[in-house]
Amino acid sequence: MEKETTIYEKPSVTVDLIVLTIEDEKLKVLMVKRSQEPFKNQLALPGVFVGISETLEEAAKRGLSEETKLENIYMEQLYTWGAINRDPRSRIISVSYMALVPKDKVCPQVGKRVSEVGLFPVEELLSKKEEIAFDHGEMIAYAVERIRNKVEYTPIAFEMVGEEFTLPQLQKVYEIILGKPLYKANFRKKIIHQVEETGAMTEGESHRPSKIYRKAETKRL
Amino acid sequence: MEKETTIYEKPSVTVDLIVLTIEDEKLKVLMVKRSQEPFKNQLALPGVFVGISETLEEAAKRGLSEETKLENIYMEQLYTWGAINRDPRSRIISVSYMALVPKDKVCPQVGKRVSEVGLFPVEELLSKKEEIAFDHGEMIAYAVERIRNKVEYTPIAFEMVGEEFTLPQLQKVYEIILGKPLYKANFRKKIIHQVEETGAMTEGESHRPSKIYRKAETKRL
DNA sequence: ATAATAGTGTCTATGAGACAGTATAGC
DNA sequence: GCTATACTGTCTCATAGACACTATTAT
Repeated sequence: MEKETTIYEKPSVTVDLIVLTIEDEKLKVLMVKRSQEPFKNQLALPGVFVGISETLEEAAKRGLSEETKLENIYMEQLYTWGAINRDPRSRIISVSYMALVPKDKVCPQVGKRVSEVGLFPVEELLSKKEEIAFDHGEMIAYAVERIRNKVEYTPIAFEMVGEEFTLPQLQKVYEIILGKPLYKANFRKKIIHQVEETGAMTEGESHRPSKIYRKAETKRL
Repeated sequence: MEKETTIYEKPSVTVDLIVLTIEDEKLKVLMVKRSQEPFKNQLALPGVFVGISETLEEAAKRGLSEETKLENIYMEQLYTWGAINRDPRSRIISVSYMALVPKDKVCPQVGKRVSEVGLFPVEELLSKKEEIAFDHGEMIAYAVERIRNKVEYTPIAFEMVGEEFTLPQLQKVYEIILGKPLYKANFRKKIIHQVEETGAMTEGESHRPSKIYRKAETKRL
């Protein structure tokens, strides 16, 4: 069918954000408590309508800065959700983006807008998906699966630690994402080629200090 | 920002299809020759507007059946393209879907609609992306990268052979997708757990016959 | 010295890659 | 027999997993 610009009834388009971080040794996601129907008082992902003159990326970044003060963050498009009744009000297609942030960077602005914003543990949320607004439970599940896969073969976990980190810290991030413990010897062998020493060490802990590393921007393998 | 159903100016939403198959030992993609501006007489991917009461999947399947007689086909959502001027006429966001078909199933309907439809070698198209309409060159490149990655760790290649096949045939498919020759001994070791013998053999060729297999629907390793 | 955590050496099993060999059809 | 392709055996090397060992801080 040839595309034409005839005016039919159009779906609306939004971007929904799955902002993941690690806090208290748990993978958490940024959520907003809805102040209006539908799904009043339930948790939802932050999201915005896509403006007529902004790209999807731009809309996603705008959504991010409206709920938090986050900028310069890893962000990746995940999937586009198009079920007819995913929003009971009207036909809305939503493009989901996953953002990863080191926990120290997050400061859930209690938005200029209404509602409460906060970090919630992914694991608990996924065990009660029904209580989450719209199809946002599925979106979170999708994001978690994506990051679990991707952490195995890309340096994506670096996005969840600060500029400088120790290998035990980084290993914790891997373990939390994967949900299982790793052998440190093996972990180090795998990761060592992707980092470089800063020269500094941790101090003041009552045990052996550890070297502080940064991500090596040099060639992958 | 709380989402509201206020009426702003909305982008339109389309689905574009990257239908891949193998013909003449080449990876090919289904394309349509545009009969109108913009990009008149250039090649474009088949696509349709997403109706107000159909899901993205449904729109994709409708697009598929309008250009071809394809049904029951492997299909997967790829990526959503949202650059502001990707369509010079108006703001159109496009969700791309990749479909894989065994070559014998394709019969590019010279659509009830206008334009010529046909299979074109991916490699040649990618070397002259500028000549392809819209951002469809990028979409094709994205799809090719996806299938190349995915063929390594999923049984996706089975979607491009018929129900029954020999291992040399299947190996050819892998080689074409990956763009490099494979050692047959290694290929067989890797694939043998995913197939089961039909009992039949090829006949009438002037060399040793080969066993005919089908995909094993049993457990993945 | 002890507790606690950082960091290393090494064995084994598995799988990818490379290559040489054997098997079976038509002619 | 020969040619052509199907199929198999096996060596090597890189990598993942498991585990035991050594190192260095504060107290």
